[in-house]
Amino acid sequence: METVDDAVVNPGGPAAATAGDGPGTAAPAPRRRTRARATASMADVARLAGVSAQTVSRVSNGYPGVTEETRRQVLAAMKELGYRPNSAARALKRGEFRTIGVITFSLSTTGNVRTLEAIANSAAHEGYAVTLLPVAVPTQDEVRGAFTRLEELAVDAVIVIMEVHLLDAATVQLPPHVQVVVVDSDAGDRYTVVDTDQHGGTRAAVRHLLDLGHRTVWHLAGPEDSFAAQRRTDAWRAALTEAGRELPPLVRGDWSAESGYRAGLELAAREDCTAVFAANDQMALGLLRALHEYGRRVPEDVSVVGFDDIPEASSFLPPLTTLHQDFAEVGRLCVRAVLRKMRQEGPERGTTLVPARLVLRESTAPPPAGR
Amino acid sequence: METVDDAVVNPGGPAAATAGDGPGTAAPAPRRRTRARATASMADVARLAGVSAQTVSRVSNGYPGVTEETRRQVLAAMKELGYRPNSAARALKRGEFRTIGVITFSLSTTGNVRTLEAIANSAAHEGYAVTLLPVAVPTQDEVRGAFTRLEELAVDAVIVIMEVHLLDAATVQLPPHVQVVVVDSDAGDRYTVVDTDQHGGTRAAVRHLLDLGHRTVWHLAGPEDSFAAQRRTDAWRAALTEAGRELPPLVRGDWSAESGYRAGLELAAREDCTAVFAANDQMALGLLRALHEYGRRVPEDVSVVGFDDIPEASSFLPPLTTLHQDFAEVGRLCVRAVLRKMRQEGPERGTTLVPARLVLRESTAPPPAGR
DNA sequence: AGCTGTTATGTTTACGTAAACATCCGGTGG
DNA sequence: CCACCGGATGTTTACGTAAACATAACAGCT
Repeated sequence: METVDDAVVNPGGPAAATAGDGPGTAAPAPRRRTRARATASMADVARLAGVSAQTVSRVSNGYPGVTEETRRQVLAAMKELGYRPNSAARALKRGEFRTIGVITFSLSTTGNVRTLEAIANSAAHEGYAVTLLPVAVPTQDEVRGAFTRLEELAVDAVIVIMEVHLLDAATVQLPPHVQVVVVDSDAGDRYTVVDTDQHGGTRAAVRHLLDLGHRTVWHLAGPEDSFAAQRRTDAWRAALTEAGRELPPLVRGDWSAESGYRAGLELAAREDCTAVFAANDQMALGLLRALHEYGRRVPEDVSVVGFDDIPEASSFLPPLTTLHQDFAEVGRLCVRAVLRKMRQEGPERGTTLVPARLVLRESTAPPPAGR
Repeated sequence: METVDDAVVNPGGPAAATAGDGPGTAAPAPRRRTRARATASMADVARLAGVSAQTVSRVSNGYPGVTEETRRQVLAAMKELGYRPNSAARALKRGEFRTIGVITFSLSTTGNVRTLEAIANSAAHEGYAVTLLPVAVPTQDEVRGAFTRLEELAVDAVIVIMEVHLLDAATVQLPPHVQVVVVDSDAGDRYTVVDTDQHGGTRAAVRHLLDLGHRTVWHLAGPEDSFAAQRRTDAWRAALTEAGRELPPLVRGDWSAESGYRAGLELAAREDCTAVFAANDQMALGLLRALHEYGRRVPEDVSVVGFDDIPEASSFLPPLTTLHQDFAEVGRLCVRAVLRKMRQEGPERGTTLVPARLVLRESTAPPPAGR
């Protein structure tokens, strides 16, 4: 699939010519059928340094009991041979892989991605690698497939970013002695769960709108099979009930902007709808578009609050008031929790909540006079 | 004294007798008082099934030369013990990890994430796992750090989703015999590169706007240090020059919607600006907001084209005409390329381009009369 | 000097798997 | 009848590392 573009490669790249092969690298050496091992082992280093393999091991792991003199020699030998510890052998010997597996749905939602990113960063910080197990379609078969792959995978622990009911439904066989932490779930009684405080966040959003003077707050909910969506819906109901307000009918989307638009067309048609709490920012975006098409101004006629605080939210028309989720913190806590479980320092189950913060922008205002 | 297993051996059956007179039956159990291992090994399965470990290995790997009868027995034993092959031992023996490492910047851009996702899916399909190596900040130190971690990591190959100039700057020492494929780069002369056809896409966008009757096309560019941005800018210049149109001054953002907004304020103030090609959808979003604030209607007064086709693009105000990038294909090709390199079937270097497709929505129209 | 304890280093072994080689067996053809 | 074949299975070995154990050298103490 070469294209003509290749001829257009910009000239004067960063000293391309000097980028030849590294020093000491002899000719490409195509034929290598002899068992000249590609990578040096401890034994090789030991031989060159004139010590035993065990001493090399000690140096490699920073163990005490090695003379400074010897250590220097070993390090020199390592460098000369380009020695790299073989992680397979290490894992075999130590019985652990220093790797955490992350199972998640297609990385289509901001939240999952940001959480994953935070997990990867935290894990790296703790000396752990992260292996990704994508689940293309959220079906039981797919989930089961992922866990089957997992069983043969080199991981010490697993973090599941997923609705837990799918986990259950898949009747997955978790590999024994693999620790699991779950995000986005209410299964704190069975697993260790880390999640954003959906309830508190939702409550803050509803209170904010009511405080502005709105009579009640409509809700653009996420899909029924999502626990996070369900939780937000429950909290919305609770907050309205507690305030003694009437409960408008529920409007449902599927997280996508497109579904928010369709649902928004319904809401826009309702004269009595002056405030909407959307279960995520993407749906809020679609809602804004629908309201705009209907000629209903935001925030003068209708106030909108989202959930997530995606980076684009501040550039919506108008900039969106929304609940900021601290995904970085969620990821960090996941890693901490799973490592603790591995070391048997932490509790077997229980839920940790990370607060959501209401970010005020320009999509909310008091209702139109007379409402 | 001997393990209980002996009493539990499969009841009857002709094979049972055969197993009985096998050698070593009277082995005096060399004081195996040590811990009951958490996970069963091949030896355990072999003992229970009354065969040798090698036979278990053959069954485990689907090798021929095993009677159907024996195979069944081994499978049963595996199931009973919950046997899982130890991937560390496997990797050690086979000399490969069946894992691909992916190095990428913070997963903040849609493109990177989608590509990563596609890579993970393709890799899983080929029986490979994907290990994530996040680089928090795009500094040389960080990149070097990632590669250092990589050296100790259990990967057979690496895919780098990154501007290649950072790669060079970091003077990274790639572990020997680890294959590398790079996305988002022009370094096809040194690496194997897979990328979207920035040039062709940009050209299509510019042509589309010119065909609508616009005199020229302005460009909201991405950051200078991004190769993708630079390539889009170059292609924009080339397309205009080729068409004999004047070249408006460049306006620059940093990929974010916020920067698109700021840059958009400049553009909105220019009466003669009737068509803008934004280097990505997020910036286009900010641009739309700026134009809206200035009272310039899209597409009646100003036409806008984006790049990426993020899921939200169809819900912008108005729905955005943009270039659809086939990230899934890019990811797929990355995996294919890197596996080919590993098997020495593919070329050492060269660039593969994936075409971008112009998606027409509602943000473009002929220029206002008289322009 | 003789003993003890400490420190640096070497030797043995085991981790679980799979390639290479060895053995056993029933059957076939000369 | 026996040499030979080939399929099924067993035995040996090596992969690279690090824990456990062993040894050697030496200092401090009685």
